[in-house]
Amino acid sequence: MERERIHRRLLQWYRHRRRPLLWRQRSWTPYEVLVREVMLQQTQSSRVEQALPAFLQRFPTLQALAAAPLADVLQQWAGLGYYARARALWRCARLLLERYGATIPEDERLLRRLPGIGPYTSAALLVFAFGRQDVPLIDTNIRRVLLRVTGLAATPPAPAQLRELARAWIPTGASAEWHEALMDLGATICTARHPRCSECPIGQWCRSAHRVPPPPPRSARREPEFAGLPRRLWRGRLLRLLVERNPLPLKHAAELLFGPAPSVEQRRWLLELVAALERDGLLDRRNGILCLPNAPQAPRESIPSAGEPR
DNA sequence: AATACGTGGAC
DNA sequence: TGTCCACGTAT
Repeated sequence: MERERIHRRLLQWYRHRRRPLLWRQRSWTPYEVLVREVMLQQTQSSRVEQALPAFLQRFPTLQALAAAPLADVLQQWAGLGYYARARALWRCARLLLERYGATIPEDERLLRRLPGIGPYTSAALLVFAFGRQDVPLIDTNIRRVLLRVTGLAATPPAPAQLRELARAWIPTGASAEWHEALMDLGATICTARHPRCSECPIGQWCRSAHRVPPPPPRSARREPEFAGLPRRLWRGRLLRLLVERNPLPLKHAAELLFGPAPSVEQRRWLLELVAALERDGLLDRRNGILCLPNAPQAPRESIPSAGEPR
């Protein structure tokens, strides 16, 4: 059958990559998979491959991560962006330590209630950490590849149907490798804009091969800016400063961001950024001094029990 | 339901 | 060289 040919060819292609991805080079504990997948949520795999070993060396176990002050976790996260992910991961580790004896539950409903774990990460844990064969993992790469191979790209099915389609495509006993191979293919060959169909290992069976994909729709909205830069860039700059020189007087932060004599407007903007970061739990402000939040003072976290509606 | 988040990379 | 873009989670 055609599908089985595709299975064989794609798995063969993935196994014989010139430089195997980091996660193919050894086996991983569930905790390590959790850290890896949270990192992969918004960060290209090449950068995760650089940052992950250092992070795991510093926090080798879930207990080590849970015991660390948040400030240390944020510092180890420096350069990866989306610092809220690091905080969610840290909260997740503490919850798992408190409620599940530092084990990661093998249950989608429980996983989904943990901070920072959504549909992608819960499925990734089940597939990569627990070897589940019946759980489809769908990220945008996998979605794009499957829809193209099946010729459904122009008329994508509803999420529930896509799930069933993805589940039906999992080759017997090779779920983890299959999903890794699909993501790798989507990232390197079956790309969104300019797919390299002539290099594709399964191009001969692909119903969309050598067809120009429709241009993705562009977002219409502009993000809020200050002095020509989007808010999130200022936010990232401030957090980066703080990670490098924690603690940091507000006055110094203003000078480092804006120069020796910050204007009223610039100081006002800084206060906005500080307030937003405080709300997100990524920064504390005490007596005009900014600092990274510390673990011991953090309020005890709680999560709703599994039976409650979301 | 629509939007914010952030960095490196594509073009 | 700058401009645009990715994409899972939380809200």
